[in-house]
Amino acid sequence: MPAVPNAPSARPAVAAAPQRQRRKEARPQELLAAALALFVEKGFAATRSEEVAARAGVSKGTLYLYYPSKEELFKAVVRETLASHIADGQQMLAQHQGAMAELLRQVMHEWWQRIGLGPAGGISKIMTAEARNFPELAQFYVDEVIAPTHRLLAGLLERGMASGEFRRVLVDDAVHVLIAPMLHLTLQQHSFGACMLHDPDLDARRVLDLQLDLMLGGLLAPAQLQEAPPLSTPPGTRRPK
Amino acid sequence: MPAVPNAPSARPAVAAAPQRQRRKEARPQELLAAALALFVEKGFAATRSEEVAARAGVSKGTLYLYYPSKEELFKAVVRETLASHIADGQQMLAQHQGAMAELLRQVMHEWWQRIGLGPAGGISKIMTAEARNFPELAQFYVDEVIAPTHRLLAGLLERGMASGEFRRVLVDDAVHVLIAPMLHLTLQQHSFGACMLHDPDLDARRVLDLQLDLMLGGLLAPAQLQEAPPLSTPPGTRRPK
Amino acid sequence: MPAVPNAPSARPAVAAAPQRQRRKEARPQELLAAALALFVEKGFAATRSEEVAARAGVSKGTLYLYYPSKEELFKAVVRETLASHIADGQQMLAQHQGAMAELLRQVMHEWWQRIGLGPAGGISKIMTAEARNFPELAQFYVDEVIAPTHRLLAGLLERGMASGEFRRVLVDDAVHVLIAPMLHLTLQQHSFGACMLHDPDLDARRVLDLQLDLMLGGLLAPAQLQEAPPLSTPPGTRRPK
Amino acid sequence: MPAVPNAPSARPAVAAAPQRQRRKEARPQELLAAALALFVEKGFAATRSEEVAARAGVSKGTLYLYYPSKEELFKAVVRETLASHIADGQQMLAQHQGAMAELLRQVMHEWWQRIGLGPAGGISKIMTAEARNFPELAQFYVDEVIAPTHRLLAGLLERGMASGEFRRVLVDDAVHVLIAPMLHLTLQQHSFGACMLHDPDLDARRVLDLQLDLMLGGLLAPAQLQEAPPLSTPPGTRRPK
DNA sequence: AATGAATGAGATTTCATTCAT
DNA sequence: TATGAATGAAATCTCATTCAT
Repeated sequence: MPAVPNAPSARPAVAAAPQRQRRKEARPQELLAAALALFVEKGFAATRSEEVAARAGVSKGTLYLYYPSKEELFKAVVRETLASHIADGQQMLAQHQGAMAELLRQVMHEWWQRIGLGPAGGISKIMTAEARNFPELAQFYVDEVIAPTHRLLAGLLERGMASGEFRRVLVDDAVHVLIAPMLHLTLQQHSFGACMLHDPDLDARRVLDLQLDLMLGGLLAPAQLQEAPPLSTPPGTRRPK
Repeated sequence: MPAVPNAPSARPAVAAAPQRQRRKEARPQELLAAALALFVEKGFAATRSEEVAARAGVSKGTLYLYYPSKEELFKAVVRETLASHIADGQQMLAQHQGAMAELLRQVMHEWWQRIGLGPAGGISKIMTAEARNFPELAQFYVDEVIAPTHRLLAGLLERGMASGEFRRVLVDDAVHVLIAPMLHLTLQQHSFGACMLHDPDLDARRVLDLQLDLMLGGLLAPAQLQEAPPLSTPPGTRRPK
Repeated sequence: MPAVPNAPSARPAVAAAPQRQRRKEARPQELLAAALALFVEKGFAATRSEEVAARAGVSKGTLYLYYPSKEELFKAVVRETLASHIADGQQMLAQHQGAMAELLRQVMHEWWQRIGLGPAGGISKIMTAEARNFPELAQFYVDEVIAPTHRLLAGLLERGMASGEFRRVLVDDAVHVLIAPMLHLTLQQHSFGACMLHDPDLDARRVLDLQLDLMLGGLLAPAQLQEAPPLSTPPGTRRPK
Repeated sequence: MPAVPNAPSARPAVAAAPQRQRRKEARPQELLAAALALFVEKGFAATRSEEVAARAGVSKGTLYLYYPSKEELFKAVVRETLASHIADGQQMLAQHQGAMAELLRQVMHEWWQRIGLGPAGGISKIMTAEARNFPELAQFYVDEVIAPTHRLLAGLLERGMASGEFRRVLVDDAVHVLIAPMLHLTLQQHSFGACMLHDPDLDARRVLDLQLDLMLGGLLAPAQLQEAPPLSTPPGTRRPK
């Protein structure tokens, strides 16, 4: 199986009869949308390919015409759904001028708005759940999503530390601390939350704000805070790869 | 029971079972251990009950002698694996005398040691992954695990706030912020971590320490910190149910 | 497998330890009673041997101590339940002095009372249902039950015809006509009747009476018909729903 | 879908199916015919769905393409096999002009010809046998077969009574008396008869005739009896074994 | 004599994938 | 291009029978 086969390329290039050009171009999009919704709802293994086809309004066979297997379909969904947003974040970082604390707040709200709330957030759940059963998908997801995201936040923290805005902390660890609550809320939303179990009062955005406040309380440099609390972890730099 | 000739049920005389009834008392434990390991590795749906039996060294039928269905087996695993630890935490809270910050640190380390590191932590992954596909299990897990854990941490925060040690925050939200990174690390460990993908340097305990430091930086009351950072969320009490 | 193995003979004759002589002798009876009830309720194939043992208050292993297989258990039930009644009928025929019509009425009522109403009647259902799946059982049942019963009624009819009381008919066919409604009612009782479906008004004894009246109307010789007794069932219309 | 190495789901490339989609339209009929034959032969519970598929010349999965469960397959068989005949009987009753005794004879012969002799008659055996184990099927059969048949015969008897042709009897009871021998013969045919046990001389049609003669002897009103035809079965003695 | 833990073939049903049309 | 009938391996759960104790 090719590493990153561009799914729709499975379509043979023969210029077909022109009479029903109607939605032929839209097919891949429709299939990806259907697949995203179902993968998020049921998980990867539990989603039946026939159901994906049905929701997209085509037959089972047609699905296999566009994507040669369920795994390739999933990869296409990931690319379609997450890749662009990560690129956007990197651009925000490159262009931002002011305080990193502000950018951090902005990036996280943006992520929540565009990913966490929608079905795209459910992909995290899928991968977390099924990584061990589908190692090839897991590797793909690490390469295409996790690593770039991590680099983005690490860069942000480093800029803040370089300018003296943030205290010096272990960058890679801090990235995990930053990501954790967002991912956690997303997972909740797509697992117990979707069953309407567990805490209907939970307002995710409010939790995110609280987290940012608490976190920045510990992150901002003494100059920003007037006085720093003692810290058990001695300041360090980013661990070398 | 053989009947008419074409019935293929004629059972060949079984080649004498090697050692029957070896350890009647130990069976449930062995089955639960095998089930825990496999559920964590593969998830609930993807684990075949025959494989559980095989790993416990018994036949398919024997498993069903002890647990009437895969769902009941899973519930038994959850009770066996998580229930006692939650009770212990509640006892720690009841008996603790000193600062809540200290207890918080202690509880979280304990949890990481006893749950997060071992296979028990993988149960969180399973439930997050399969809650929507197995609503009855989801409800069971909320009742037996999530709700008691939440109550434990909420109680801890409230005691800290009552004594003036902590600033006043929305308790339920703060619980989510506290839980999130631990759960996140656990999930990592049992998904990508188990594939040995993604960040082999990650030292979970170090991340937890960092999180506690950052968090306490934002959580400790002004008196403890000498000076408090400005907070966007106005101080409040626990949201009423 | 021996043709007619006397089931309890499977018990080895070793004079066992005398301390628990309690109900050892009663065991076969208890097992047969439990088996009869369950066979009638569920059929032969659908009755689980463990359930038979449980209802008799012994363990699965003990059942196999007395009867070497489910088939042998069934045969023992048939012998125990039906054999004696057939012998009784033959004695009634041998001793009866008066009109055969009277004896016929008496035999059929007796049968209904002792067999049709009780669980023994259910055995007919079992055999009808499972004869083709268990040919050995079928042969056994024909030899032990059907053939003797047929001989009994045939003898009765022949005596009636010989004395001029009955018209001359094909004896074997008439036996079928006589047996049919009784068997039919019994089957009803143990299938749809037991589900409480179908006609709660059905009073089996009344139907039997009607059948005898109608039948005797056709069976009695012209000489007898002149003086025919008024029908036991008073003329009526269809019972209101 | 192959996942981790130990997953035994790696599907070997199927050796090209011989002839797909041969007769899409004919499939349901073929499946119903196969199912009818096997259900009658072995009963509902003892018939394996795979065997039905095999007899119809398709694979296990194909059967489930047409009927979602064994129970639904059975219902379809019942509808296909019995429903139309019942409707025909009702039409015969509506259109008949002459004596009811004649119609009764005609209906019963017709039933024997079309149902009793063929495999359709075996369905009665199945339902009698398995009603208690499959209550939903029992209810279905009562609604679709038993009740309509009963109504048909009740209507016939009532017309005969209204015109003075028949004596006044309890209609519902008389219906049972009428049905019993036919059902009894059918059951015989599909149980012991099919094993070639019990009375190879039995000529079912002759028995039916005898039953009708005897029955009508008791059923016809005195006025009719004067002119009753001589019994169609000439007097004889017991057939020699 | 009695127990009951253990076995393992087998039953129904599901679903990714293929391929003739 | 598109279809959807067909396949068959696999998964959960059952139960008659055995045999060590």
